[in-house]
Amino acid sequence: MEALTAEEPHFCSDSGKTSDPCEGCVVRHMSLCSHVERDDLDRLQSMSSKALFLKDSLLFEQDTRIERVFVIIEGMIKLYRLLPDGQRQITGFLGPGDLLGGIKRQEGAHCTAQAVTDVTVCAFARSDFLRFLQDHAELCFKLLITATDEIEAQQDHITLLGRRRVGERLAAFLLVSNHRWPLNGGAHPAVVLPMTRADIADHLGQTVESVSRAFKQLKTLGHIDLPKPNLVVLKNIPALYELAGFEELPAQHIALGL
Amino acid sequence: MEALTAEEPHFCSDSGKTSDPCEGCVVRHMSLCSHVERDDLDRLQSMSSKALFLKDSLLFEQDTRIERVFVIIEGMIKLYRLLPDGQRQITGFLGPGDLLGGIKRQEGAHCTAQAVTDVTVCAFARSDFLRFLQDHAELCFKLLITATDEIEAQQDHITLLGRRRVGERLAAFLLVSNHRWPLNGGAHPAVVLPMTRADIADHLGQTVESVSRAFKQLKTLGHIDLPKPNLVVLKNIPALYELAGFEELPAQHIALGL
DNA sequence: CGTGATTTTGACGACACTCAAATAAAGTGG
DNA sequence: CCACTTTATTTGAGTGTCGTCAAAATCACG
Repeated sequence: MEALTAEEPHFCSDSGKTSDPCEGCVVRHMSLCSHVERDDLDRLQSMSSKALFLKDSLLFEQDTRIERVFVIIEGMIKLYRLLPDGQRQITGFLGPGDLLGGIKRQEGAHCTAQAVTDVTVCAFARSDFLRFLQDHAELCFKLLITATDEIEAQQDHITLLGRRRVGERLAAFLLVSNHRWPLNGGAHPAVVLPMTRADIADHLGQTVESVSRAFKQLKTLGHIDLPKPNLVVLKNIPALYELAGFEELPAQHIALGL
Repeated sequence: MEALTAEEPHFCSDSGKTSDPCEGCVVRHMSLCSHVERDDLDRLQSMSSKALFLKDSLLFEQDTRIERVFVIIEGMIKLYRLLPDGQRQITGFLGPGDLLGGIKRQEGAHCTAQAVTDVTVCAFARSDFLRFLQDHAELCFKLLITATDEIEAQQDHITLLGRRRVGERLAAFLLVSNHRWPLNGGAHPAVVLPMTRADIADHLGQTVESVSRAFKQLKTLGHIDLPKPNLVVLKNIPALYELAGFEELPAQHIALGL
């Protein structure tokens, strides 16, 4: 398994044989694979290969063909679209267990997928993946459910961008992040945000400066602590709920990147 | 087929027998039904019933169970989420051929679906629809593609809300509307917008006043004409493209409401 | 420890929101 | 069909939030 730099956004894998067995996979229980029967696991494994993408390298790029489907094993990925004028909107962050790639069609990708941290993935050839889907109708249905979950998550994000101000957006982002990538051990719940402030800004539809000020405000109010810029301790969850305008957190689901 | 008022948001249908045959359905070619084989059309028809929802009536409501799946035959529907503080975000508008309802699970709906105009729908019991899906793997896959199309459309809308200013958002909205619901006959392409300015504002994440001013600006620039408040003539499409920041329009697809 | 990138802070201005009122359109009943 | 009511849309004036520009402080990395 060879590492890749940002300059060479292709992926490199060991052959199927040396792959670890699916049964022991750390994301088996939290990915789509959890719906694959034991008997079919061998076939799935023979199709799969592991790959490592170094921080900042591209898994696929907007308007280019995607010939692979990925399940994230470790690390974080950002999905974004670039506008003609150079602006960037990050449509989502994906982590362990999440699925992304050319599920849909052979045409160009709608988004670019870039590694926020070093990322380990389980990769399938698009054609293999689709054939496997054809042979497993119930998996196809599960994937449909995953897609509808993603639609609901995006509706929430649309609501966030359309109807919330800066502080409220950050509060919501922190709660969702903590929900998806919880960090245990401290007195208070905490969350590591490996992405930059610019990434957060481009996700929440604001500027870096506004995000920074929003962090400071939450800190001043005593709702969070920032031991390091990308370690956030959530000291007052109810207050964050109040700010975010959440009645309850969105249901946990496998995110889908396209 | 009995009409319904806003006060009685339940739906009312004639029995399956009196339904018109699917083969002559005006949205057959533009809905998911186009992927159903001729032989299976009888079964589909026997499951279906037509219903009329009067303007402003609810097809389903946020946090309540949805027991039906709808294909819109005629009219327009808006989907929205209400926030605890009473704010509203319209996540999308649906028209003929689009699909909405309880595809996903039996739990509460994520959105409210309300008729913008009088709406004629083809309705299925959720259980019937899901059983039909189980028996038609290829239809399940087509529905998956529809869902991924919807995800891409929502990514575009997220980008719009996150990275575009008022005038740009309206230009984009007009172009997409014209693309989805084209109006032929005039010297210039035009589009009827049956929704109110408040609806457009809640869709584009702005206030009514800002939307009104944006309309005026586009009119002053000579890019559009407004013979009536909800009839928009697109006089200068290239200029609108430029404003919207579109390189090309998003691909046409069947919208999916959940 | 020094260099470059990231993050924070500050001052200022513009875009869009709020509030308020006028105008236009749609619906209602005589 | 017209006067009247109600609703929707437009217009105006003033304010505030957030973006822009610029610079300092902090962090990461070799």
